[in-house]
Amino acid sequence: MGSNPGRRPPVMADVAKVAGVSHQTVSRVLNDHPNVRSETRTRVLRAIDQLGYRRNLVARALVTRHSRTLGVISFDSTLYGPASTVYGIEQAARDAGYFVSIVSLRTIDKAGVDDAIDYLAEQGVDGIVVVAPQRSAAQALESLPMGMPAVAVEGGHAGDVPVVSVDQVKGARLATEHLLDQGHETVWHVSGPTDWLEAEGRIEGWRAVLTAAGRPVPEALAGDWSPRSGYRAGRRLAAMAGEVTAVFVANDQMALGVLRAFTEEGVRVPGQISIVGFDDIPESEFFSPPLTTIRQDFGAVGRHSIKVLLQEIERGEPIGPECHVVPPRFVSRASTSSPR
Amino acid sequence: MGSNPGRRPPVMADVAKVAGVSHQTVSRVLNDHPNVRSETRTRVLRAIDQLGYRRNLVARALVTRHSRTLGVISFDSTLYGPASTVYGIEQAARDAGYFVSIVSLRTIDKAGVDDAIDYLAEQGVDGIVVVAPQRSAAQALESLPMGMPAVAVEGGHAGDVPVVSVDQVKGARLATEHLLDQGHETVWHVSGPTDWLEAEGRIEGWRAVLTAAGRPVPEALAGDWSPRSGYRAGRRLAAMAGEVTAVFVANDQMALGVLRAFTEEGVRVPGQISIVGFDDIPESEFFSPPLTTIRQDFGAVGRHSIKVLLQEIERGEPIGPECHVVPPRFVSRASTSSPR
DNA sequence: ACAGGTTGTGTTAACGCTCACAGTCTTCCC
DNA sequence: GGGAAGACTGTGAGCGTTAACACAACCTGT
Repeated sequence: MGSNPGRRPPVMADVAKVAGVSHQTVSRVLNDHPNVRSETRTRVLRAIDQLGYRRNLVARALVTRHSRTLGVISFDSTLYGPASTVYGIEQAARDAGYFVSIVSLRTIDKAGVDDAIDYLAEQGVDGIVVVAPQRSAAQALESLPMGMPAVAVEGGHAGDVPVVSVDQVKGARLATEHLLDQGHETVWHVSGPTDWLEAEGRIEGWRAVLTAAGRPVPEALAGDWSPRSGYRAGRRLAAMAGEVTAVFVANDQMALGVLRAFTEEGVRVPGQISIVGFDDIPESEFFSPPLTTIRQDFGAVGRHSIKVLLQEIERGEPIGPECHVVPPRFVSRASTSSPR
Repeated sequence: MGSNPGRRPPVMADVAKVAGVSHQTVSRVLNDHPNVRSETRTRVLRAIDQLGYRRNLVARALVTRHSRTLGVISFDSTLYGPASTVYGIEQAARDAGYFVSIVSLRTIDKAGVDDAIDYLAEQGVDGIVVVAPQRSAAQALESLPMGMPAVAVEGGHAGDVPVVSVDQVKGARLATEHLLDQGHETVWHVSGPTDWLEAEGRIEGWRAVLTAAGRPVPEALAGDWSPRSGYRAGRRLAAMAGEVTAVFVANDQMALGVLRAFTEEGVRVPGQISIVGFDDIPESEFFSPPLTTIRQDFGAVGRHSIKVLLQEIERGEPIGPECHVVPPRFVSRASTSSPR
């Protein structure tokens, strides 16, 4: 480790001088250019090592017009779903040699997303992944700077960016069908906030199955994804325990709240009421009872979104509003059974 | 929105030409330099608007030698703790006008952290936050490029970077003391993986309280933070139900597993065994029974780490191995009671 | 021996911005 | 009225890299 203390870090020219070559040759070595004599290469590498030289990717980005950085706009990455998705995105991006710059929005409105896009565009990202589970966020995609490759995750078909998401409708169908198959007359639903596209998809799938089967469609109870909101819904459902025998809850956290309310009210699960959740968070398996749920493969979503985005970047042209869907999976545990 | 389709994005010179000024004046407007006539400023702003100009922060970073980007190295940001910390970091950084570039490590070893540091250093980050909960990660801090401002979060005192963390020992003391106060003879412990500094701190606090009170110190059961490992430990504890009356579990996820095992084995909580967790994840309040636990304010840790890092960046000198500690808080719920 | 290629290297000019400095045009005071 | 001190603006250089081109040296095959 050379690097004289208190001095500016070495640049290519310094390496060149030490190695007795031109800076351009150093650049060639660094970029694996074929036409460099191997003896020269080792001399350059030795000089790099000796000086502790590190290339300046900022300067490189300025001239190549590629920063090898991807922007990610996300919302409340404390929730299991977004956090896992972002994690998958970061992993996939790094495997492809890209950096990831993250902006986490507190409130998700068009203005916030617009700002984030501006922010990232100034920074010179090569592409943007927007984790846009809310309608308002999805709309903001329309104001993307033109020519900026982008992909929406868990979003709707707004603007003309490709969308990668788990098939929410399918997942909700799986949950509802399972409960119907077990012999329940109908299925109640605790939904997510209605401005979330995922919540909407789950409502749609649930309603479609009930309708197709000619069953009554109860009014959905709206939650906000939090265990507390599930708890509130659970209290209301417990009060109707005679009437209600099966509930599809739009995520596992709310399902936990429902479970808690039922326990407090002495409603047995699955004896009196069966419950199916959504997400399959790591905790679900250890709820009491272990929760039957729909698994979303967030990692796959993240990886796939990067794949699509990189395609777009390489081709240099927007791909338009394709739709890539990752299938959900039914996970059977102990929170469901036949009624009565 | 001007921006002629298919052309290169406008640069300062383009704005300057339209506004009838020099590029330098445009720069001054953009940087709120005082000495610009207000009439000139509005003309420039109009030109910017007309062309859809966006400044190129990469070029700016090249000359200023500041990227206004902070690097964050984290490990498995799917876990609630790291995810929340990173979220807090990102929020605080953005409030201070900094971008955040994230690297999430799969495996946490010195080599991985070293690579990540290199990666970020090349990219020209102004400082690095290392969320280094494992001993091996903390060690890697010693190989930071010199002159690179850095701060460790939830890490140990390796290298000479400042450390910001929740006082794990204190938290464990609170948990253990609470159980002792309730009259339990001693307290068992389900620990995290022993190469995690946080796990170690919790063991230390737990052991210290027992020792000081002259109580027997049972052997700790090692877990890996996952609910499943808690479940396994819970089975073993349930088998000793006569002997065991109080358990301090090193995180809430494992506590859930313990709870599940106890439920399966017919061990009543808190009737037969009292449990205290750690973290206070959003779910804990809705466990059965609601979990008494120790709350960590991850947001505060994230914010504080950024504050320290920015100080270091501004001053231009490393601050040395200071230690900043965020206090944990005892949260009383229903999983503890007096023995018998 | 010489045209034509391939291989290895150096030279120069960008990339888009900020900094340092050098103006010009006011204003104001003695 | 003249000079100094401001206010405002322009000019040139340079940040550290890559791209484009130029050029030397060395092979080929005729």
